[in-house]
Amino acid sequence: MRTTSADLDSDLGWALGVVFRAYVKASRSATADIPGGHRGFQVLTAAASTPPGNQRTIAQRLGIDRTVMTYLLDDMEKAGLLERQADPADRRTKLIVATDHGRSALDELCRRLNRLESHILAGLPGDDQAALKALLQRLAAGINKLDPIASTCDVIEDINAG
Amino acid sequence: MRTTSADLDSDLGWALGVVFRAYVKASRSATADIPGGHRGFQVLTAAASTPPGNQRTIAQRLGIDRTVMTYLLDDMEKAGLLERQADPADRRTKLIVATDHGRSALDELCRRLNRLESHILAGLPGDDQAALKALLQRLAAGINKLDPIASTCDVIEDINAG
DNA sequence: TATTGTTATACTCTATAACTATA
DNA sequence: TATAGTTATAGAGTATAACAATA
Repeated sequence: MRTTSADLDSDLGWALGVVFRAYVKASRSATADIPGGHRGFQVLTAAASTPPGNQRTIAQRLGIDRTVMTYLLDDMEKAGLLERQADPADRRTKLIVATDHGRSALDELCRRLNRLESHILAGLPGDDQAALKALLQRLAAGINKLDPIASTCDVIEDINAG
Repeated sequence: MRTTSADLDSDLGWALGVVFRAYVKASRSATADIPGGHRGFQVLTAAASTPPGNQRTIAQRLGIDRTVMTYLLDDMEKAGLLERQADPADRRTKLIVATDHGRSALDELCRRLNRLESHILAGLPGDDQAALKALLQRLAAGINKLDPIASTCDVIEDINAG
């Protein structure tokens, strides 16, 4: 009577969870010297990119609640990693830009996390590692381009109706 | 002087996070009628497999703390989805087995989550969807085969030393 | 002595709501 | 009226430590 397989090994959610948790756990120590761990690293990466984004833009891209973003930026600003700058175009928003100290810290973090990526992916042969990264990044870019909240809610409606 | 790229789009952690969050968010409504959401589904899947596992085995495989597992199983047992059974081989452990009600609920959940997978992966062409799933599952199987905690700690030591 | 599972507690992370200031 | 950001509060989720039963 079973119409669908009930095997954990074939469940996308399980596989995603295992790999994601492995990444988060492994990155914990590599990012221990900045606030927010691996998310602090992502915020710092966004802060070092041009043109600078405001809090809402970065929070949305990284899947961080705007209230959480406030606290995280407070800690990172105190640590001298980035600054909130006034946006000449809109006085409500604050542009997030990395300091020189933040940029050099980012250099070191990038090196550590690149090594970490290699370890995480070490279970696959080299060609497959590149293929997996490319596929994940294309998929993530597609998901992130949509309005994150509205799109998934629509999907859910479809699924539970159909 | 930048030796490594600082682009979010090329960061594995970012891509993993975006896809994983999209999955969790979309599965929230699909698994709303069982305790624990998408993790409850995974526990139920494990409970329906043979031979049955004990709490520790399942918790380790699913990345759930053993104390959290106790509460989750309490709720799922109250909902009549599974049972704790005495293990004749070791009277300390309890085997987790799905009830008939749990198995039929699992059938319906599998159907919903299969549809949901299709939606999540819709940003990629069909061939790439299959390739991504296969790669993720191979990688997850490799990561999960190792002792989850010890292995990642060793990795971290290597990375921070090297 | 080590392990499985339970319980109580404390902690972290996240979300909700109310507020200010700008648009 | 709507939006960006802040703050305080409450809530969910998670981890820590102590315990009983068993190996």
